[in-house]
Amino acid sequence: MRERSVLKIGEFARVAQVSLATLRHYEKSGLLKPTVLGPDTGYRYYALDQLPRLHRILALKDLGFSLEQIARMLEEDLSLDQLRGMFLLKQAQAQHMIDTEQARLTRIAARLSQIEQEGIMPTYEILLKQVDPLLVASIRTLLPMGDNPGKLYGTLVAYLDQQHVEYMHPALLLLHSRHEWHGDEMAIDVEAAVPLSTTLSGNEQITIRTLLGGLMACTVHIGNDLSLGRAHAALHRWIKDSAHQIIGPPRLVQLQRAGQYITEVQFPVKVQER
Amino acid sequence: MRERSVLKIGEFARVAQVSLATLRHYEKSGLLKPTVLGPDTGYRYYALDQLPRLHRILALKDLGFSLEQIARMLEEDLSLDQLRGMFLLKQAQAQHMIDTEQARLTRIAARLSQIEQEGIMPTYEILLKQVDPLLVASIRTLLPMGDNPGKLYGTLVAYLDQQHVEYMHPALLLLHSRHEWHGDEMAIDVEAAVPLSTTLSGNEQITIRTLLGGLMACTVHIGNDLSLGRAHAALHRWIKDSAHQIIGPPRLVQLQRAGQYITEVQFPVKVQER
DNA sequence: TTGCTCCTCACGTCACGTGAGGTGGC
DNA sequence: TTGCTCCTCACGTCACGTGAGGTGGC
Repeated sequence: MRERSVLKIGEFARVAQVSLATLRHYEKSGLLKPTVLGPDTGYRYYALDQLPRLHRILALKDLGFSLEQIARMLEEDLSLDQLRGMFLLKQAQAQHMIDTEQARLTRIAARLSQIEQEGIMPTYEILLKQVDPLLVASIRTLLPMGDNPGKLYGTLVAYLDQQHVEYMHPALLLLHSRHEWHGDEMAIDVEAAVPLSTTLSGNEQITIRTLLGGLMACTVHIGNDLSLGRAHAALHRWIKDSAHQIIGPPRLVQLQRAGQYITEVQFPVKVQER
Repeated sequence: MRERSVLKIGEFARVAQVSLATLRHYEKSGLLKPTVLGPDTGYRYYALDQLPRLHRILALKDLGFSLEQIARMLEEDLSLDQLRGMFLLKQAQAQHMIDTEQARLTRIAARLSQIEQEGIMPTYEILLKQVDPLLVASIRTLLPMGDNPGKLYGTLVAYLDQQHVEYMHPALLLLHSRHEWHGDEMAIDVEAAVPLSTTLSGNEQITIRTLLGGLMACTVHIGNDLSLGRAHAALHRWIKDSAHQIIGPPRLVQLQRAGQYITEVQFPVKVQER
């Protein structure tokens, strides 16, 4: 006959308000072993005085610890410092989760208002990404409106070929100004750049320099340069809505120029301080 | 020879800043198929104009949608209402996550201050749990200090046996007052209760009634009644620290009285409004 | 004998990460 | 020929939930 003070797994599960699967799982994880194992049946029998341990497990899980961490906290007796450390860490993690979710919430709200206004998913997806510093050869000039920057790349490539230096894809165009009047012409201050794998020296026209890396708000535009303004505008709006700051000249990354034009528009930004 | 406008998976992964595994996974999930599959090699080739779709996938994932939901949003063209619904739901979920994490943070802080003060993990684990309403037979009386409530259960059980009514474990003791002076004696207003599976009628001494269910702050105490006060005190402190309100008489649930005494102390509480 | 409870696998979850073992392209 | 890139399984993650198929106890 069974001892009075021992419960079958189902009974123990009921008083403790947990599932059978949970109790079996905790046994397998070494967190809570039944006091008695039925010798031939394999039945698990729990004593009521195991409740406090189970409750401690549940409470720690509720605070966000993994079962493995809980096992360590229950087995080894930790020093006060170690214990404090684990809780401080958890606290920081929970705070980080809150910050992350709060940021997500902001983005969802922004997207929602965009959907309400446009009645559809926005045309341009804007992503924040980290961009590495980049060694380039570049030419900076005032380009009259309507002129094509293509010849700048021609000059760059000719020079690099002549120097037997390898260059890489994709080429970039940095927009140092918006359209401006210069004399009687509308012009724009641009810098055409070609990435390099090794350094070399420039000349009076061509500069060798490293473009800064950093956080960029990016979107990809498909189509000719005339419609590029829409991607620009979408990025501007997004940056304003998400309270970021533009901290450098926009870049047009020429991902593809054969067939259809594909351009990634990048705005260097920083997250707004408050 | 490969078309110029098509990239191997590694190249595409680099410009898109995602891993190869991610791209393969998105193909298997039907989210983003390569435009070309190498006929005999099985190589995946992506076109640059797939970038916007990939970016949309990443952006939606970043907002918290599952890949399955994203697939639906990209395939079916949803009505404005459906779209709005999905985003509103996500918004609510994100808010809920924040609230949950905020509550967790509060509990972590409470535990941390407890650890600082006691220099160790607290002796009593307090859990909030939902308790069901319970049909009981009970006797309420002023019990003089030092008297044992055991005889009350004796009376109850005798009556139930005589009525051939089944009763269940565990018995409860409700504490309707703290210690009070009554005449020249210290006494306490208690109610001993035994759970029933079927109803019956009481008599002038014994009441049949349903104990309210609800949220309880609970802890398990092992040991005799003299040390029960410590569990009581721990619960009180916890309830105050976590800004809950006690909304009914504490209950002592007699989980075990053979061998060592095991008692669950329950305080009916509600979460403090603000 | 019939329910009820218990047992042990084994698989699924979610969005990939990480090898193992093998093959194509310059 | 040698790296480099790519391929396809297959398994792991975390804390269980959910059967399937089978057995013990009143």
